[in-house]
Amino acid sequence: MSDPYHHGNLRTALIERAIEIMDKEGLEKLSLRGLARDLDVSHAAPLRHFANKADLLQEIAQTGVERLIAASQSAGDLKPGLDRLRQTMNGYVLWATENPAYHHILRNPDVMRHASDDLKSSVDKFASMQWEDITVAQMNGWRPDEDPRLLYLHLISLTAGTAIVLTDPMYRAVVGRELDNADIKGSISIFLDGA
Amino acid sequence: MSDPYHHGNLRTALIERAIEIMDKEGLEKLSLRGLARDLDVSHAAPLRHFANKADLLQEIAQTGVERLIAASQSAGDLKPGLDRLRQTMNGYVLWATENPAYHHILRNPDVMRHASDDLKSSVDKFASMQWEDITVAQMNGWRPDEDPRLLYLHLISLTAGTAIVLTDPMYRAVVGRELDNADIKGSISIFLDGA
DNA sequence: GACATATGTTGTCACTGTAAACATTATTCG
DNA sequence: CGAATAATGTTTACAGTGACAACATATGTC
Repeated sequence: MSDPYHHGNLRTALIERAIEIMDKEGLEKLSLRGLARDLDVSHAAPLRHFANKADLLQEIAQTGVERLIAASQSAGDLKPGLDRLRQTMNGYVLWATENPAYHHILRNPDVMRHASDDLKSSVDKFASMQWEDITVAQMNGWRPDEDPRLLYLHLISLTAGTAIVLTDPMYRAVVGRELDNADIKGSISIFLDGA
Repeated sequence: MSDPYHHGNLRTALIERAIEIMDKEGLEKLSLRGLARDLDVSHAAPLRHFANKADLLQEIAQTGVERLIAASQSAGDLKPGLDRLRQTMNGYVLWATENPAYHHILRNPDVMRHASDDLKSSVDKFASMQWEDITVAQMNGWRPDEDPRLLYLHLISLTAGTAIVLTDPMYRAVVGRELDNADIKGSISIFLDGA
């Protein structure tokens, strides 16, 4: 009964342990061999489930984006527009701070360089939702005279930046630690609710 | 005359080559042994100049921040306030897109984790300049009713985010490639010049 | 029950960072 | 000037890593 030859569900165990490692020690400290050790399995066992390290990361990234999309639509059936945009931005930042591993992986060059079509299209889907929100919001009177391309760049930059500032050790040191959820919403509101 | 035992200025050669590698192949592809090979020197020679890999990166980061500070003050003696803030933000993004290596290194956890006091205080100096700009700008009537902490978070997030969006492969894919300098200034102006 | 497939293991290779012991050149100081 | 010393390189070595191939065992299917 003890030490069965087959682990049982090594695949999911690898993913879970990998996320754990990344959340508490960072992506840099993640190694396939380390995972294998943690799960009491031979050093090459993980390769039966993931062709290589980037492949593992990619799979995690994929579920990360899916969770992101789900999270930013959490309220359910919001119509495209400013309200949905606000929720998406808040949801993105929240997602990033609560799942730094996902956020970090998605920004790993090695992962995105070999991104699967699935992953790419998930990312695209998320992006086009925001583009839609901007154009609809403008039709409803929000910053009607602004170039939508600039609004889009601004939006992406602000959400990505906020997530990074709250996550990245360097920026945390600069911006201080005493920021709560209301502050984040406040910062985003500066953009969404104008002057 | 050929193949002298001493390289002459291995230290600076290492730094230059490292920046070259990072700009064209990314931080991930940088290795001490690779540098040594490129410079026709034994694999352990770099360790005479840098205690370890993070040490090399850190030194590059240090000069990176110094260049950043110099670049964002390029116009010379602007007084604190909105104008200087605008220049700092534009300067930061420009610096990041022109020297992706510096920008990337500064955000490497291994570098900042063991950051020297020099590096930390350079970063602090840059941050406090921006804080000063915000408070002065508010005294001069810019977004006077806003919480300065939120403005600061917003500012840092927007600049960091813009730099990342323009640099990071994943975001580049989302936001498209046809963005020029005017677009960047335009996006920043959305924040600085209100609704 | 035999066979095919999925999953693990062992052994190996090339690469990396880092350290220690040694070699050569530069510098300093009597 | 010349010897001691510091600075800089080299060689050798070790442990950790991703990846591959050959092999072993379990699982599932006809």
